[in-house]
Amino acid sequence: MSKDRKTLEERDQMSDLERLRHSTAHVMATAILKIWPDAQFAYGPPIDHEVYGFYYDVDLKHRITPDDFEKIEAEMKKIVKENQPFERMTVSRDEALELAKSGRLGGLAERDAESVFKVDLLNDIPEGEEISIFKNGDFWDLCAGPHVGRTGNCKAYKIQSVASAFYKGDANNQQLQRLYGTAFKNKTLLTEHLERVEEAKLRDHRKLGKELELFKIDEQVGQGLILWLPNGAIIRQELQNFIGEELERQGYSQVFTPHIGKLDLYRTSGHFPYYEDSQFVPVIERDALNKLSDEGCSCADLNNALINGEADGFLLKPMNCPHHIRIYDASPHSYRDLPVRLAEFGTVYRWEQSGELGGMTRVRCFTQDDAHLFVTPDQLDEEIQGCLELVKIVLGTLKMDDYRVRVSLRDPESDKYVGDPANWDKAEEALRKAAQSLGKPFTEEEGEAAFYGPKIDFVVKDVIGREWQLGTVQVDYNLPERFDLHYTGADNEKHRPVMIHRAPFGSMERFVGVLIEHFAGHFPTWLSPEQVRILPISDKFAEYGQEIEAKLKAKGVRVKIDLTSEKVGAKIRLAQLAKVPYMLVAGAKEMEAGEVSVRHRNRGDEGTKSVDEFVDAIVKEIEERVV
RNA sequence: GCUCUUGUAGCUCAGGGGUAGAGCACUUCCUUGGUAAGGAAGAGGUCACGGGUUCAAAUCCCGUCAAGAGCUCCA
Repeated sequence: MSKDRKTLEERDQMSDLERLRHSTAHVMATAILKIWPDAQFAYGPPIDHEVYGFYYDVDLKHRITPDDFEKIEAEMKKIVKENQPFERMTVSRDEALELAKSGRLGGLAERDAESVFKVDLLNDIPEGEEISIFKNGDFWDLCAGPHVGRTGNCKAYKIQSVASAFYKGDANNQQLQRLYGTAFKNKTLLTEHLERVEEAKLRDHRKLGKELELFKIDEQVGQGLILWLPNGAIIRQELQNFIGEELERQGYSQVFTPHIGKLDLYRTSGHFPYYEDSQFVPVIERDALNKLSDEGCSCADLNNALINGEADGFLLKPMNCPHHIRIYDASPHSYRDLPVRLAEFGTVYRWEQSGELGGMTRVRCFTQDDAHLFVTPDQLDEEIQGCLELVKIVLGTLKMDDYRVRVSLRDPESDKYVGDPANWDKAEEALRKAAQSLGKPFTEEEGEAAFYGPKIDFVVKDVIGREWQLGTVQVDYNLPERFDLHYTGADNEKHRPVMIHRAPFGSMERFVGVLIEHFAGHFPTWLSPEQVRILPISDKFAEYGQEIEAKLKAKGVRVKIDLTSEKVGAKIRLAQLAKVPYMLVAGAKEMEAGEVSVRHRNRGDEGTKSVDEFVDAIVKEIEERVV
């Protein structure tokens, strides 16, 4: 995501709310300066975010903590009350530079230290563009605006959090304190927003994952390594079964491959040593290790030996493609065999930075619902369509329509992309065409492609506004080249197949994480770990309850019976908290009539039904995967 | 990886330089009750780990590990 300054055109289009939030950022900066006059400000834009509305980056000796927020907000209140006008003033580049050097910009007065960031930012303003300064009270800031009329407009605000950010988003630059806040037209809207944010946090998959015993991350096992608990495993298995049916329909072949492969395999694919930093360190062959060790080899020597191929070893697979490619290449192919579609729930390992790990959405070991299609160039468009269809079936079945589509292209400036630019153009064009046929708006983003090819990604947001890529369809002309794959055409000549990589869920971990939040833990019946709980009124009806339990079990329904000596009220409460879709209350009335009292998790008491009627209904609901 | 914050019973958390607390969950007993908490008793923690300061550390300091927020990254 580029942190570049907004163009003039973009600034003109700033909405009223963005204007207000940006102005509030100025008010906040003014308040901070009242308290810490030596604060140095960098960027302070409004942002489009689920939680936050603006931020301002500041360099300050004092470490701002949440305890300081109240103090800052109190100062802001005074500034709002003074109702200072925001005044725009245009200056020449030299005048601006002078002001920045005297510490006046991003300050309340001239200061001993120059306004370092403002001096630097001036250099980023293109020649010929008008340079403007906005003033409110004593606060002068280098700023293109626009702003609201007066500080009095900024009366509903909240400082929300403080974190840190690299200046200009570059990890080589110094880190600044970033203060996040938001602002609205009035207090009512602000309160509503803050309540919405709090409510969203209740759906956090990490919180629900613990409460519903879906998964855990164990310190002794390791960071970013998901342990699927029995309840979570049921959900995953159901999803796998679901997509398995679709794959069968679409003519895929299931394969299984090991979790490791020789380094040479990845030298050919280009994963090693090129992406060494994001892989686990190779597993070294014992003989090779002993030999090197006898030779008194250092760690650096070993590393070099691995990289230049003098020592052999295995890599935990960072992707499944090379294994699938070797399966394709196991036998000669005629154009009549194509497309070859190889599918596997393939587990991969990636060395993600520790600071990026979190919950199920960013992990170090995950299982992709992966497949690789080997197709003739003629078949490409149709096969891409098939893959997109699959993604749509998945998202449609789960009623996840709140996603955006991204066509991820290479960055022509970057050297991380392998292969012939002409092939890249072809692949990008094919995907662009496919994306258009989706009938949904999409964005094209440079620099988001995989190193071997461009892709169409389906991106969703989590409860705190972070975006995650789920499903993906990628076109690849490069790996077939690197592995020298071919098929025999109708002309009896050898031809190069094109590869499609695709994963409708993306990864089981991330998808289930997002799914937990999507349903707020209220999984549809077919996905619910426990689908029915039978609640006998008292011991006397235990046997009757067990009869019902047996009937449901016989139909494959996941059912439990609560035989504790609690009262129904308490039993219901526990079942509600466990988010079990159906509760069956069974007492004297029901037993006599061969019925059950049905209570649904969300719909409440639904009255009595005969046992058979209920069994039929729930079996149908599960089979049809009703959401 | 970086900055900041956090780490106390299975869970949610209070406390805080003098050797540990609540609610829920758990176990046992009583209760057999009709749509979100019936009652009683009991058990459960060397306060993440390793050092240091101190007569004394769960509490203060340093380090490690882990979690959270943000940044950077994400083939």
